[in-house]
Amino acid sequence: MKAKYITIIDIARQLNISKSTVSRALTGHPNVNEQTRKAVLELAASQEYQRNSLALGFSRHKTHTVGILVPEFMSTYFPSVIVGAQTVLQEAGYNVVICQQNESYETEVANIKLLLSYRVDGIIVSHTKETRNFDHFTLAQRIGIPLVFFNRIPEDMNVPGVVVNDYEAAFQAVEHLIKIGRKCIAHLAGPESLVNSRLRRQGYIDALKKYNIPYNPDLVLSYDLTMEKVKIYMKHFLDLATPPDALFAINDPTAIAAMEVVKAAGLRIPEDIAIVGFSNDFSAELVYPGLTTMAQPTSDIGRTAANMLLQEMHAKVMNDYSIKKAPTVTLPTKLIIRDSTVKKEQPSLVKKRKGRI
Amino acid sequence: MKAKYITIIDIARQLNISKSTVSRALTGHPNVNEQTRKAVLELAASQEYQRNSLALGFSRHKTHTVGILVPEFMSTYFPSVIVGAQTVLQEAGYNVVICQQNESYETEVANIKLLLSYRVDGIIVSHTKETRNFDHFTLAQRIGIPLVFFNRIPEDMNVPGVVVNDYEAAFQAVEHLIKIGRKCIAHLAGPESLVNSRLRRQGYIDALKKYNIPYNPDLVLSYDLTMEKVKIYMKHFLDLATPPDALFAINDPTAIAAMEVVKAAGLRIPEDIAIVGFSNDFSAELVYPGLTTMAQPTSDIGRTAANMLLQEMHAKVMNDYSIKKAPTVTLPTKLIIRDSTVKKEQPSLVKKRKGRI
DNA sequence: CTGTTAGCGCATTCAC
DNA sequence: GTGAATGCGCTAACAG
Repeated sequence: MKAKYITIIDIARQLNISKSTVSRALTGHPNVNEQTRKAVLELAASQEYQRNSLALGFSRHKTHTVGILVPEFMSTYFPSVIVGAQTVLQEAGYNVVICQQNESYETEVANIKLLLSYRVDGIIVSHTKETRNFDHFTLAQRIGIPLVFFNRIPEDMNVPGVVVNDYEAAFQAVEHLIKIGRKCIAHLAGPESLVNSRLRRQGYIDALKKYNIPYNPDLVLSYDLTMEKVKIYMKHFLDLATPPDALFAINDPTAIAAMEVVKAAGLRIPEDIAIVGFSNDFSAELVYPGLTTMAQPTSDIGRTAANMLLQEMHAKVMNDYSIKKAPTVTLPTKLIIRDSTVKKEQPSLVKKRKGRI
Repeated sequence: MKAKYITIIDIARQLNISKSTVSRALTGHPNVNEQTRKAVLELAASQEYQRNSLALGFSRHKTHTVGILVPEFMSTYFPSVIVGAQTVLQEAGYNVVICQQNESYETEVANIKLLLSYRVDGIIVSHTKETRNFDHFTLAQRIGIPLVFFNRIPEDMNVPGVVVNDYEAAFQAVEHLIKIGRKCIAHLAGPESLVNSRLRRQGYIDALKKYNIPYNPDLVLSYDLTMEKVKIYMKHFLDLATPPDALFAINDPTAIAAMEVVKAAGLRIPEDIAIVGFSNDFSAELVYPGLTTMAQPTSDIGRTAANMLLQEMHAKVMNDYSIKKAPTVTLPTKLIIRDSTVKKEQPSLVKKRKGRI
């Protein structure tokens, strides 16, 4: 079972010309007789010639393809960033391939090597929560493949990246909870391995400090982002002698899972517990009650990362980040207040419909 | 700015052996002295040799890579199918690259050609809603690249595919609405270009027929799946002289967008209008009220498609679907009943929390 | 304007 | 157990 592809040699033979001429005609090289070009293009079309990018990339050392690596895409965050990045890259004439890690470190390493072995021209990446060893990334750097990180950036690597103001955003989220009168604020934090988890956690701590609310470590749990854990940890919070009256969750899926637990326990949101998430996933608006959250400009993040990568790839001389500070762009977040912290109205207060029942 | 990769020639030179030996050592060929092999492997590791898959695929005509093409991934449906497929393919030793079309026909054609030009060994695909010309797919077939479709299958092509029982599922969904006493059931249908849209629509019509409910074409609107349209069409339904008391939506995002309109109009769900979606997206469970929907076994769909593709790729002789019927697997759906059709309880009826307010 | 040649990195003959 | 030679499809440098 072998695929049969037409090659420029096939075309050359049929036209009794050399493969170079075919190549020139096909690539739009100026020095080619119009009639010859026409003949070549017609034959190529009729025979469904498909350029062999393998051979091309192989001989040119350029593939015009970039890879995007994401740890997962079950929330809307990563897909949405990808769409933003892809738009920019396609406009710039690059092909885009996406690899998805399932939050597995091994898959991440394999995928980076896959992309390297396919000689992509650049990589946009957000690492998995398991990733503690970054050798596969420094490898890419050493080889000279431009890398741009977003969202999750390895902290001991000097790499270009796009982030949001995690610290300030968390601070602001907690400040919001304090301003609506909450005093006992729990935090379901992400894994310590993720820089943004730690930043958000610090924002939480410092907001408490600013308002003279004692920081109680028992109210902070770092977890591995698997939804089953949320149930356990949230129950734990509710079972405390003085349970929290508010929760700041590391992200929206966490917040939403926590809401389930709270509702199942017969408590009211936001009256008994106010909840704030992070990212403004698609679901944040849908869940009941609507989830207050720090919105991330996902599409912008993707576009920015793509533009940074383009710059890296087009640089005359490879940027050497072992001797030079890598650029980092920080994009703003925005607090979206919904019913999970400030109730606007009873959703079931409805006017009678017209017409038949 | 040129990436510098180590090649087997570099290694051969340093070890004063031939590149053939290096190649053999690297690929685990038996006929190689243990010491030589060890030396090669060590040097390769220390110099961070990265096999050039371009060269390899180029010379071997096999890339051990499969592509997955999806029209979009803003709902959880496609990502979830991808994860299922990827799991199976990785276990079978294949690399997986994903391409996303943004529902654009041009991007789809470009991406298919991209994958062909990279000589992937097989492709799993769901076409865009815009796709009416399937030449790019038949091209892949003619070249001999196995193709497996899922969800959206071109109807005039004989290709292997994985679908769900769209007709029966729609029938069942509408039957459910009828059984809870609805008599005036609207249907927000998908584009006519999609086979599953038409099947679901027919299921809707036939369910009405079975229960002797007259089919009213005014209650059916086909639309292009852009969420803005839902608002317009749903308002139109509500403004009818006798507005519907139920809605069957082509998919969950449509149902959820419709719910917004209904709620904004001050109507109650399900009392005034009962709503059923399709697919059981992540959001179906979260939205308020919970959305009744026909669940699709997304992960299974992905795994099944992957397994079918593996069979195609491993076939000794390429299956010629111009002379032979292509296999189609139909997976079952399951009706998930939630509050959008049958209300179980008031969610805000809560017991008093213990402890402090 | 066009043909010839070389070379990209690798596995795989065929020799020895 | 190892080396030399070949070819995969293409572009580019060099001749003409």
